[in-house]
Amino acid sequence: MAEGEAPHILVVDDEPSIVDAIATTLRYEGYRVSEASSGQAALSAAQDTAFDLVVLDVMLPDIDGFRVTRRLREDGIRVPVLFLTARDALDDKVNGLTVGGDDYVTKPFALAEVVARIRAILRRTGAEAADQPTLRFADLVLDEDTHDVSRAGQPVQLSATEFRLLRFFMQNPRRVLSKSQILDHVWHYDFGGDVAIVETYVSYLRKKLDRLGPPLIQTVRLVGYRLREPDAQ
Amino acid sequence: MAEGEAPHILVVDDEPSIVDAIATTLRYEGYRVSEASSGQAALSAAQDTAFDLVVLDVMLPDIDGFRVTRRLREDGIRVPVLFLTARDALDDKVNGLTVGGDDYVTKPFALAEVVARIRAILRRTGAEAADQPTLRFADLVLDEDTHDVSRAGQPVQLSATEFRLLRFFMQNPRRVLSKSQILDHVWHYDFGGDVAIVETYVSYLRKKLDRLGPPLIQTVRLVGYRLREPDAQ
DNA sequence: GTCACCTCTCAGGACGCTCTCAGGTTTTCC
DNA sequence: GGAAAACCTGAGAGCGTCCTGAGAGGTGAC
Repeated sequence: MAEGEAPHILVVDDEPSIVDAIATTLRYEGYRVSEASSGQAALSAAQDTAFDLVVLDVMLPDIDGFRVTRRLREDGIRVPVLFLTARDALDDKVNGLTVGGDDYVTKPFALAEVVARIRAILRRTGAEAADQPTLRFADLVLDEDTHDVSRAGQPVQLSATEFRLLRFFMQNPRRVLSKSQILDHVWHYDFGGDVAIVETYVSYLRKKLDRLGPPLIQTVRLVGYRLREPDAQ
Repeated sequence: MAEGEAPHILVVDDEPSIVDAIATTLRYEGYRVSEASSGQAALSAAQDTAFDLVVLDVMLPDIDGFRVTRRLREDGIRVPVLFLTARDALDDKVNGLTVGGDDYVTKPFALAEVVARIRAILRRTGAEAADQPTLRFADLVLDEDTHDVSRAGQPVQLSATEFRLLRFFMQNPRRVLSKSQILDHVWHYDFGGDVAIVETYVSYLRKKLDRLGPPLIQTVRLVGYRLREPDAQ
């Protein structure tokens, strides 16, 4: 990657809506993004351009994701890969691949999860400025690598969804986040339910966090929620 | 967007009155505006011209807003979109609207809300001079991202409507705003009540703001209200 | 298979917000 | 000075939003 330039990512999936969602999110996050909708197209693109990372669907109509990866490696291209795979297709094949610096997320995924994994990979490969894996806000600490969360030094046990939600809040401290915004980033893309689920999970988070100090998540009625310093009125 | 030129916005809705209201407001705000009344027309327009933003109704008679967006993205046109959607359609599993730089407002909306969202998007994409998300007037500070309002350093708690009203005042400092003007911008367009509601809300604002300093909202009898420096007679 | 945990739905209840209304105050005009 | 109009503001009804507990269903661990 050229010095000072944003990492360049190739997104590959045969479903346009998925490519679109990921690509749009990544561009918004400041990455340069290219798209492909088949294994063949992915191969050509990756042979032409030196990407910093490839987001690669395992199930592609022509050449599956593993084959694409193997061919790239045969050509000496060692770009790290984030695989997208169906939950039930989870087998040793995928697990084995995470050893080499690659990673995977299962469909349907939450966009926040994809972004987090990409960040982690780029951090390891050095393509991204080594910004810290720990987020801090007031007396809250969240470690993206270890998934450890603590408040005022006390460890807090969170479920996967609670963790994604809190991470999203901590990535956007003080900013008011609407429930739909939260839903779009924190929940799986095919979630068909109501935004009321966000209320429920905010309630869960509050119960676990506010046991250790003053309230941190403030409701902004008719607008959304925000993370806020306790002392600020 | 050409350097120094005002951002160019495409407004798409099949209801002429809505296109008209938004377009007129945006022109008044200094934007260049084009209009379309169908998905097909929107596509052609966006393929011809490089808009900085598209305001796009989700429910269009021919091609719905999502499809329009998808097709644009397929053509490599990555213009950010502000979706207009019916409130009840929101529960109808319409998520993914806030992914990337996109956003949405629900019908019936307040024009002030549309303008605020547009500002926020253009600020993020850099199409608009990076003017701050915080509005200031005298010792008043209003932050659009965090929804924080304070006067003389003291935080002020405002309801959603009070917030929109104060924001409208602060966007038009010193200018006299008529009650109907205020009603048209700050209240939802299908509000059927009386302009007296504006008096009530100005009263609410005064009660909350003038506790912390000299009066800021001046009544201009038979004309309207204006935000005014306290020292100026 | 059993158990624990997680996700999500649902419903009751509390509370805040919006809006209306009416009585009081100020201003204008004759 | 008096009347009419404009404006201010307190009170309160109705409604919607939000919170939270309970529980069903699913999933993974053992």
